[in-house]
Amino acid sequence: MRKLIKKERHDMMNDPIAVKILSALAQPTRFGVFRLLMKCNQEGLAAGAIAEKLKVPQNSLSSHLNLLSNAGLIKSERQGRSLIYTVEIEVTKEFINYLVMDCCDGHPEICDLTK
Amino acid sequence: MRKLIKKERHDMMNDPIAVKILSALAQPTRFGVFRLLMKCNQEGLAAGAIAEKLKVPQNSLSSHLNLLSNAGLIKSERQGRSLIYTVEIEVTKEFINYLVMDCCDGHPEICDLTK
DNA sequence: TCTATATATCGACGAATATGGATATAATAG
DNA sequence: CTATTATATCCATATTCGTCGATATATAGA
Repeated sequence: MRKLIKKERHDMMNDPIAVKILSALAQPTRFGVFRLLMKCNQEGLAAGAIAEKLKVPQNSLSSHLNLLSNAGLIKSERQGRSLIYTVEIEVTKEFINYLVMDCCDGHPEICDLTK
Repeated sequence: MRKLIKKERHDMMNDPIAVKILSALAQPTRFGVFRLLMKCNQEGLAAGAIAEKLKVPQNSLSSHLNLLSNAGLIKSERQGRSLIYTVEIEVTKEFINYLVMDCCDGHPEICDLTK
């Protein structure tokens, strides 16, 4: 039973998905959005607030948010007229985990993240 | 003294560099190259061998290798007629470290990479 | 030096991406 | 119902990216 659950978890991440997430993060504005949302625990941020903080036109940001959503990195929830965006922590965790596990393949020293 | 060394280490990674590395990895062939080289401890692999393994035309692979080199993720060393490519472990470590530290900002649970 | 091998560089073309003006949709207030 | 606010969608344009044929460079061997 545990085994099945574990398998299911790992099926959530694979090379194509990882590449999609990497592409989503591989752009200054989007990387900025991600960092910003990471700093806003649970509460998240409205699209407008993000645009203002990062000084990006509203429609440009909107398409970046859409791309990040499609990659599974963020999600939105309507709150009145605003759409509040938050990071998908589980997906992020899977992704980082995948990257690190990959990198550690034969190179355990990379896992030494304590310094 | 220790502090200076530490500062120097962290100056090796910042947002623009991280985005450049993300861009380098955000492409199926290049991600494949990186994974492959990660699995070839120290020894590395010749460009030709990589092209063969990944079934990519020689010149296409060459430009991908060049891009990965420019991002600082890999380096090459001539050995006879071949160029042996290896991963830049330190840069990789810095990068992963940066990502994880960033992600952990307020979300320490992401650091739980043990399961 | 001539030839073969290994890899890089050049150049062109099609595909994907980023940007931002204009407009549409959704929600709330009055 | 109208106006306002918040955000998404549409569209055109400019730029960047991926691919690959052709060619150049570098090394080694005969």
